[in-house]
Amino acid sequence: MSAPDWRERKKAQTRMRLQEQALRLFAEHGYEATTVEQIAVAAGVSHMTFFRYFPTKEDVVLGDEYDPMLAEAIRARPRTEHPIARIHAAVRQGLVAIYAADREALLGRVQLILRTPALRARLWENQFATRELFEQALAKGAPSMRVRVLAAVCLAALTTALEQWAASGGARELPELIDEAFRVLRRDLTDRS
Amino acid sequence: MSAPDWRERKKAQTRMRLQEQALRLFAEHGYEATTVEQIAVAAGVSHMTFFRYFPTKEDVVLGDEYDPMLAEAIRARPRTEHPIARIHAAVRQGLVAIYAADREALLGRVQLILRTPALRARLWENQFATRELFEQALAKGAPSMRVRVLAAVCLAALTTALEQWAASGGARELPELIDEAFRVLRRDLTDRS
DNA sequence: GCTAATATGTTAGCTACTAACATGTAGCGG
DNA sequence: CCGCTACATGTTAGTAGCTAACATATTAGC
Repeated sequence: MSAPDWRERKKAQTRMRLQEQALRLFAEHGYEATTVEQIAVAAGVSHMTFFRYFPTKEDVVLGDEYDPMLAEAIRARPRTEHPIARIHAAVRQGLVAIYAADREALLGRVQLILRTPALRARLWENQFATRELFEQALAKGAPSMRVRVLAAVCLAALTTALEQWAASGGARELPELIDEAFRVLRRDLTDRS
Repeated sequence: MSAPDWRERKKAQTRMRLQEQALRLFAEHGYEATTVEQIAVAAGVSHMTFFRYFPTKEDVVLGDEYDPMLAEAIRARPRTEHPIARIHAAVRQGLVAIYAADREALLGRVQLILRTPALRARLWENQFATRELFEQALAKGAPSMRVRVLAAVCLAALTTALEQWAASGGARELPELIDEAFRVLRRDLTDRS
């Protein structure tokens, strides 16, 4: 049967090579102007191999590897907290970890995504899954209207923070922006204009 | 020079015929399973004519004809209201007008969009524009973080209401759902779990 | 060494979408 | 009525993302 160890490693290498070359070419010539064929050649494989590793061209940039970690982080927070505070803390903690390890790469990817219409569109689509994750964190079972709105609102705050971070070119710090966005939810939502 | 009246009318007719046939075919066979070629043939034109009227296949379903009316409705509200109340009232009023005139068509379109991944993705992308509209309604000039978050939050509430409406198959009434979603913003956001 | 699994390549095809050029039809000045 | 012009539409050919069918090569396990 099954998986000899070095073969898995080779696959992982091929995958990483494809992703590296893709991101390099996207940075050099832009997303639309880069063809899958070019990425495959740069990584030394055929274009079919590319699609065996990434179902679409968009997935080489997006790939939602963060959701499981977010889910875990939310579950870890005490259930006595206000639901929005729970999500805030979990998101902060999760993103700060990635941020500390890989700040520049994250910034580059977020910027590329937000400046490319096709990637932006797919990003919102992926957030569908993240929102369901928030909903389940906020309440078990079929979510009520209240839970759905709260989950959507948290996602809106998170997204806004990411956008501001990308727009500032990394001048501001992401954790601060996240705190600022969630502070608006808690404080300013019921105030006057 | 230019534009004889009947010619404009003929163009409008062709455009409408394309849209009607497209929506009919989408309803019968699904969005992905319907090809642009089929739509064009059903409307009695070639596939190039389709693209002259609609830049992409998605646009035949989406088309953001609502934003200008929303902008107008927001401006019409007194500026003494809380910004979220203003947007709430404007959205309610605007959507209720469409709703009353064309309830079934609107429901069908929203359902088609939300059940089709490619259309969902483009919908979020279009909301980029709607959000900017909300931001400008909330404050002139370069929007602050607070304004950005508030605009995103309003859009999240609106979107959630539309989703619930589509998911209920029209059993619930859209205006009620909108009120319910915005009530969560005003009331439940600062409460306990 | 033989066999079977598996990663990859080749080829062909579909669909969304674009561009270059051709055609037909209708309005208009002579 | 004729030719000119404008313009909607058609034709054809091409590109890119993506899929599927089949071929090949490398290697795992016997």
